[in-house]
Amino acid sequence: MDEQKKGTRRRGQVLEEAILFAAWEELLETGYTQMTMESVATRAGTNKSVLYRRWPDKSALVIAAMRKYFFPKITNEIPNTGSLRGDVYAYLHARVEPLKTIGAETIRGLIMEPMVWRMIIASMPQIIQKPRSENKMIAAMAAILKNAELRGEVCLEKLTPRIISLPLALLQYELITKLEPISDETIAEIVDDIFMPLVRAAQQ
Amino acid sequence: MDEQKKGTRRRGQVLEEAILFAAWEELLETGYTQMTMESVATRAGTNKSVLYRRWPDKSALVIAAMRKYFFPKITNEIPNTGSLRGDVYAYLHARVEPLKTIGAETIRGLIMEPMVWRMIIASMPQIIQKPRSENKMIAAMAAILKNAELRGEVCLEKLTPRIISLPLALLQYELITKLEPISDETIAEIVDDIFMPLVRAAQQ
DNA sequence: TCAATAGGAAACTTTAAGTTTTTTATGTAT
DNA sequence: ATACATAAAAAACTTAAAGTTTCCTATTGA
Repeated sequence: MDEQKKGTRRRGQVLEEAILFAAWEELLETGYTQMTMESVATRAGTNKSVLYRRWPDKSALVIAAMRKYFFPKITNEIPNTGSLRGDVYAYLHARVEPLKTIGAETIRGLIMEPMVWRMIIASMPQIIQKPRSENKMIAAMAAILKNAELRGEVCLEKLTPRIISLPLALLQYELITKLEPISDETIAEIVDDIFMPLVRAAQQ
Repeated sequence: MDEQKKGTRRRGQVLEEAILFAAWEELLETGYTQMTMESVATRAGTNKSVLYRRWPDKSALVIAAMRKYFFPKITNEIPNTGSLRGDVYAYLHARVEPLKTIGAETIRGLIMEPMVWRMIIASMPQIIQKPRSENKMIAAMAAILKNAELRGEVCLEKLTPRIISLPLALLQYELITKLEPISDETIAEIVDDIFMPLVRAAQQ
């Protein structure tokens, strides 16, 4: 509950971080609809007006909390296994990994509260609705394919944006619909039964 | 506004249908969040308590309205255009068509609402964890492919369940992430750039 | 024709969002 | 050290909509 010593008044960064942490915990424990500005303020040991001074409304606060406590755990490193198949598999695997490792209660919170996923999608257009070209994940896929081209594995020009973004789309579709961490088998299916055959077909 | 004659008091079926129609119109015009029980009651020429006497809450009312005015529009007929490409395109197109009567705002609102989401899940079984084999839409895709096989276009045995369900998965991914009706171009991309090449590749 | 049923109207409670005001602690500049 | 600006704490307030209750009255049908 973040009990503060009497006579100590937090402000600035410190207070802001306490609020974001409280919001994140509240989100995991009660879910988006249950969580109120009041409950977050109370948990952070402060009050509503302090929250509204920083974020225009509830969704802005939640987005800020997720930006701080969830998204940074997702890596965007470009693997280098020596093959296109290996790189794509490794990249998808790494994207999905945080869900298994960011703490049991976090995953449980996210998985048990479908609204959190819907929230991410609905109120963070920049994550998913951004033009594909501006998307970090798509950029990573493009980089992986560029490497494959340098090795002579593919001709990048022959691949449409939709093909490039397909593995990520399928990964996200699995997450959204199954609401549980994705198995390695599913990742392998996406790569071996869908993506690689398509890439090969496009080379003709 | 469904003005009723003075001295005439509707009841039972008649009143219920007037309310559902008002709810549906209200939903289309203002979207889920804007629409209030009050506004629906007023539009139907009645009052809130009558609504609450029939449906426990707002989402139940919306669900009832959608069940009456939206879901019946979604067909599951198997087209017969003479080609696999044509059949898949036609099927996806027919599934998506009814969404165009609903605005993006409404789709967004509906998806944000847990009760409604559960209902959508219930009536669009693709989105849930149901085994693919029990799914009506997947069954339709299988039937389309069976017809193609009879014409000698494909060998059905060589297609994995994931490939068969791919067009529908991508369609739903578009809907969930874009939260707006899907364009014909997108459907064509799914069919021509993804599905058909994959089917062809699988025949080798 | 009379009692049961259910619609109409309106006041009411509750809940949470969001705002405003007042008081007071604290960091910073003088 | 003092004073000043800043922003946190506290609480009252407004608003909007959900949902409830009550009372009255039109309609139905036994």
